[in-house]
Amino acid sequence: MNAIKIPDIIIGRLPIYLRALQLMVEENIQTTSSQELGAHVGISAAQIRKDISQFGEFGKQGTGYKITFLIDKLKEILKIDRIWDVAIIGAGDMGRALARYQGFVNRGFRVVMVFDNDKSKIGQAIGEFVIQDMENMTEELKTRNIKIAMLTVPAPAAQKVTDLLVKAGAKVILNYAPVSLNLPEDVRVQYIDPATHLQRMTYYMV
Amino acid sequence: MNAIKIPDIIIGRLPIYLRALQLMVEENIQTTSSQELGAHVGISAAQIRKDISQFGEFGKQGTGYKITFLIDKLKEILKIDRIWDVAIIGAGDMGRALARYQGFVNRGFRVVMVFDNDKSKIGQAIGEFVIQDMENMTEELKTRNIKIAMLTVPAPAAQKVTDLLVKAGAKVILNYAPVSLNLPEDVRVQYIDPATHLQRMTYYMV
DNA sequence: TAGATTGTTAATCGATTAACAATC
DNA sequence: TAGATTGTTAATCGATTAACAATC
Repeated sequence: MNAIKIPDIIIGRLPIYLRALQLMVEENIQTTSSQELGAHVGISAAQIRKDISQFGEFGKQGTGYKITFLIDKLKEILKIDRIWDVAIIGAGDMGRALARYQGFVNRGFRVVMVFDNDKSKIGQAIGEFVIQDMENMTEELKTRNIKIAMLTVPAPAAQKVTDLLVKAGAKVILNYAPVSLNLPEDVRVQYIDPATHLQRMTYYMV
Repeated sequence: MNAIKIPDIIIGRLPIYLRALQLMVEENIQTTSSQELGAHVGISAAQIRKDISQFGEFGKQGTGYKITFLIDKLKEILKIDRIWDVAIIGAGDMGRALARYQGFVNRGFRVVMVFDNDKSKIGQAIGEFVIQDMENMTEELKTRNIKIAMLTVPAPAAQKVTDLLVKAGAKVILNYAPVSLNLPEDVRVQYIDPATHLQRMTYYMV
């Protein structure tokens, strides 16, 4: 369908544009320009125009972009013009925080299950969920056709659990464990590890 | 001191190398090669050698890198051969999870304070901390010379709180709020927003 | 010594920026 | 119409990879 392959670095900027545009809508702004959007997200106007134009001609010379229209297009491109079911694996502090996180609303995701292997946790409630036995994870994910997982298990367990997730058909993993994961080519991962993120900034400290 | 400027993209990979090397140490491995390390983190051997060689000649032809030595060097380069005090701003679910997170040990950071502006939370305990009044934040950060903050306040408050942090002398911010922050040039930020991270992966879903 | 692996150079590949015709 | 701003091309800039002499 897409004639040319879009670089991943461009895909990575689209959610940032989207977030800024949605903020503008909340402020009742109707229209914006690459210049203005760039100022909001700290990216050059030229780059924003180039990025967006990969997918079509969504703007108008002289007037810029109609925000609601651009939002719809970006959502469609990113395939978040729908709601994806997400499973949380690991009901520690981080898993619990994510289970109760309100920030997925209107952004394309909804948590539907929380798993843990700790017998003393299984059956407990977190927010609106009941912690389920990890023994049943593979089966449950398959049955409910869940493709997205947030991984909040301890680091030593992360690779093993990941292998199970892959077997269960997961294609997208948000990994909170501080380890690099080994994955087949068709499974994507993003790493969220506070220490690693901090470590890449301290270099610049005077 | 550094004659040439090192690209940020290289700095960003060093913590990943470091994490993998520390894992190797735990497995009692003494020595590694760019090839082997690359296999662990999913980066080409050539790139790893190039990255590391920006900072000195840390390897030996024929035998590779002595892991403990390389770890020490990387820590020194990243300025995490010390312990940085970190403040958590916002005692919601995410702030609480971070306050109790055990993953900072041995990685260069230690949480020392948690702030919130909710009167009903102030004075409460989270793990080993007592939630402090955000009114006192600027003063406390200055007094204790804290340069690093993890921002876990609601999105609408993030920019305002950030401005306060900057005034208080913060140079590094880990932002969990789903908004782009406006910052002076000498203050660094990394964004940790689960929805944004997921959104950049759904594009590849079939 | 022979094999392995670094550090580095040159070649390639990819991303960003500047500039401007087109046009709203 | 005049001013503004897009989409796109060409130029620049930067990052990655391939290859290999040096050497442990």
